[in-house]
Amino acid sequence: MTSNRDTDSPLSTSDLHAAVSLRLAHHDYRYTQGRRRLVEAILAAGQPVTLPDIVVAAPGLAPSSVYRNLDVLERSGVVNRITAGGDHAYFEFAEPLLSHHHHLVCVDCGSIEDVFLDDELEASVDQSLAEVAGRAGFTPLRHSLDLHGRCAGCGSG
Amino acid sequence: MTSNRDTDSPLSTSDLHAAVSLRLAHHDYRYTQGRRRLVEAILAAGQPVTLPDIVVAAPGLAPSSVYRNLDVLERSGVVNRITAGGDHAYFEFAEPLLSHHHHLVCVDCGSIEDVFLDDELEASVDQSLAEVAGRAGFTPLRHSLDLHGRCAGCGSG
DNA sequence: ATCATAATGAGAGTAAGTCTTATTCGCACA
DNA sequence: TGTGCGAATAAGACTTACTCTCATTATGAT
Repeated sequence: MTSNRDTDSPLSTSDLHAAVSLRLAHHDYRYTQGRRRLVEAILAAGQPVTLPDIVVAAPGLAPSSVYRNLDVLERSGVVNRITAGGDHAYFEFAEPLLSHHHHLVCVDCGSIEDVFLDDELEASVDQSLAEVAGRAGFTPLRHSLDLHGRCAGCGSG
Repeated sequence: MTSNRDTDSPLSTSDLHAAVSLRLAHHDYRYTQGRRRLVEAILAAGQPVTLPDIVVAAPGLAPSSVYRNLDVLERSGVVNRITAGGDHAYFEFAEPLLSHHHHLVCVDCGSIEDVFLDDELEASVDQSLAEVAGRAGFTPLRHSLDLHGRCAGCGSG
């Protein structure tokens, strides 16, 4: 099997935990029970989630700890924070844990959906961005390419 | 002359005011002195600005009015809000008032710089996004393509 | 098992942004 | 050029997403 979930995750669940543990250890963080449950809540969602999403789905987790641990996971490169402008930030697994993709951001309800583009276009985008970045003395880390519009639920009106 | 400022503005200052006035009127808003001064503060900056930037540059403007009027300008399609994740949202003129471009977002200091890509790449991106959007029943409005990294001032360390 | 250190969690604290309301302004019409 | 009504203003109270504090608890190495 190449994918074990309905989202395009390149890793099995156990490989995911192993990868997370490794990244945390690399930053001198421990992979505690709370952090493991947090990772599992994000995995179970299968799409970008907000803090309330997580706390509702895993009531045992204290909000203050979830905030702190999302920060720890972000620093360790496990998770990406998506600030799309709504009330809450969204979180999802960072790149090698989840394959490279982009977002459909609904301007009405703020929901975020993952989409994938073909590699050729991605390469063109990266190359063009690298050019303009070099010109500005800017050191690139990653690009974000999001489409803003109205989701199927919110309609076009 | 094709450009009257150091940023790539497609409009002269008087044309900008005329366009803003038209857009406000189209939404039954008035182009008041305060709104005109707000537009001029954003124009003078020549790059995306935060609310503190505006209030410092134009001390006569009340923060609450600036917040409200940025909202009015956004609803009228005059201004775009950029939520890059720092403490403050950034604002700049929306598309036909400022030509289509993208951002270099510094992950350290949060600063935002405008960059331009060639039209061919933009067309490819739009086409690919339109495909995946259609597949998801999503109605596209605009895309955002930002490069996250470290600006010249913050270095690569 | 023990111990040093990191992690937890409850609640206080911070601050960006919004809402309320009395006052003022701007535009239409006379 | 006046008059009046509805929109705009501005000051500050309010909301709330998120962070900080600190006493307690869990973790992993020896």
